[in-house]
Amino acid sequence: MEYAGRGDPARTMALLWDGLPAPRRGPRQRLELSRVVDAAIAQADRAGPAALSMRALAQELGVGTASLYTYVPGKAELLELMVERVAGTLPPPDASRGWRAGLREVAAGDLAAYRAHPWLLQVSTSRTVFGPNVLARYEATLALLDGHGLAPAHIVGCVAAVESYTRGAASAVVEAERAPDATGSSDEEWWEGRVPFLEERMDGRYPLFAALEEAGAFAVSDTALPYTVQRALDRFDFGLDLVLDAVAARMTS
Amino acid sequence: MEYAGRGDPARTMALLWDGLPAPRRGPRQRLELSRVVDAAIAQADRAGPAALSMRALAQELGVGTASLYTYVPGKAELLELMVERVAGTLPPPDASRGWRAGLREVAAGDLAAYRAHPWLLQVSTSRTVFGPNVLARYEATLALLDGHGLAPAHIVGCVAAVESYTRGAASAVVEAERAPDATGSSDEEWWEGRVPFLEERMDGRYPLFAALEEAGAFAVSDTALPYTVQRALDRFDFGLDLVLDAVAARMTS
DNA sequence: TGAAAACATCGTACGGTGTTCGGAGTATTT
DNA sequence: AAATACTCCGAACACCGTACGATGTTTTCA
Repeated sequence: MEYAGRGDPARTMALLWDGLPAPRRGPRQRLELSRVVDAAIAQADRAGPAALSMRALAQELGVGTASLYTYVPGKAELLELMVERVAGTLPPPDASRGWRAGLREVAAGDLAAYRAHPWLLQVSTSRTVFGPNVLARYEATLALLDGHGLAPAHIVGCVAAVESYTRGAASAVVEAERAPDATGSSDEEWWEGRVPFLEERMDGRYPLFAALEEAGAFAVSDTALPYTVQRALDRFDFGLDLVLDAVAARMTS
Repeated sequence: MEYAGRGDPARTMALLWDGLPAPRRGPRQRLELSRVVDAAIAQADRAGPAALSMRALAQELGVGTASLYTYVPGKAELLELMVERVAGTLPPPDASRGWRAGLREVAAGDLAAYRAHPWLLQVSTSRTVFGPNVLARYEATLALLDGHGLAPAHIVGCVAAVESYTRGAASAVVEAERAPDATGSSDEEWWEGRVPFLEERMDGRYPLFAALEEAGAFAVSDTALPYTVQRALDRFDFGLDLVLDAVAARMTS
């Protein structure tokens, strides 16, 4: 897990809100901060979350490794800038079609962002990135639930629940998506490599999901396993409806 | 994200179910596999998820680094063994007090495991660790929802939703818990370092959460920010109730 | 106009990572 | 006694983030 919020707050907040001040003396900077951030996002998207390296980033930008540190205090701050930039690309929630459609849009946007930028899942949420885009999105999301009889603390709780669910379920989607590349074996290869051993072990000692199979002609390998991307996406929607139903119930009661 | 399921399936499944066969020739092994796994868990718990290093592990066990590779094919397989072992320490869900209490126990157990072993959050769930303990727990969880009129696919979906929510919300708890150590600043320091800049920025251009504050005397810093451990725990319970309510609604409808 | 100050650039080095290789030593089998 | 199969492990490889200090460039001011 990468943690944001490690460096000097003043410097970080200034970078987030104002960008990098032009040097008053000395040679001009050969890069722009936004180019650094964009290249970092592109590289992290392509190479996987852990594979963003200052060396490779510098090489792609045609610059020495150490030069990056004149733009950004360190990798943690660079990550904050990346988060803030991605937040700016997400469509703001639209309250005009009701809170439920709005919340669904927020979750869909988050899922899309997680899929496009899996490294987002590695950035801690407990030390919020206080950039303008991030804050605006959070504020607009809270506003969706305003005026429906929910206490403020419950508004925050419901939004947090949706966000937690989204993050967990998006994790499953992204992991399923990345697994073939990350492990070097497709879903089928992985599954078929393990089935014979599972069947061997199940024989007598571990009747896998026996209770359920008896109850309802429940074929494990058809419904529960293996985890594929499509299955993870279906579950995302199913669970999101579940959570939104629960929010609706909190309003009326 | 660390991915399980990378190595030779036969070898991995054998390790998970049978452990390490004693060498038929040559010198006796100076360690036992379970000792290696336990030490790895202890070290990962102590030093943080990313800080489990084969070198340090070997040193703690009083063994050369390369020797570890005679016990375990690599770090990925070691992680699988760690997951399986932790799964064995969790209390199995108890169906006797109803599905809701059972599911709540599962979530509470998962949360406890995530807090005690934060590295669990870094292990991908899409390539399930097919060990006896992991499978037994999953099976027992599914069984909780059996016989309440839910279609098999919906049972799987509900369990997946609870697990996704639990993972996401537990992430928030663990991140909040680890943040002070990981960043070197307490929640208060972090928050107070940023407040002045937020107030400066809010002045006019960004009325932070203005809509909500008008609506209900909603003090942002009291209810929504900063994220502390206690707040994350409260939210965990609130959201879990939300999700369980939704599961209950699916049963009756 | 010349010197000083402020700045960007970047080669190098430090201490860390997971894993591989090959040699040395040891216990069992033939 | 010899062959075999195994454990053990020092050293090396190719990486990582980042601190340091030398060098060169631009602006400012006396």
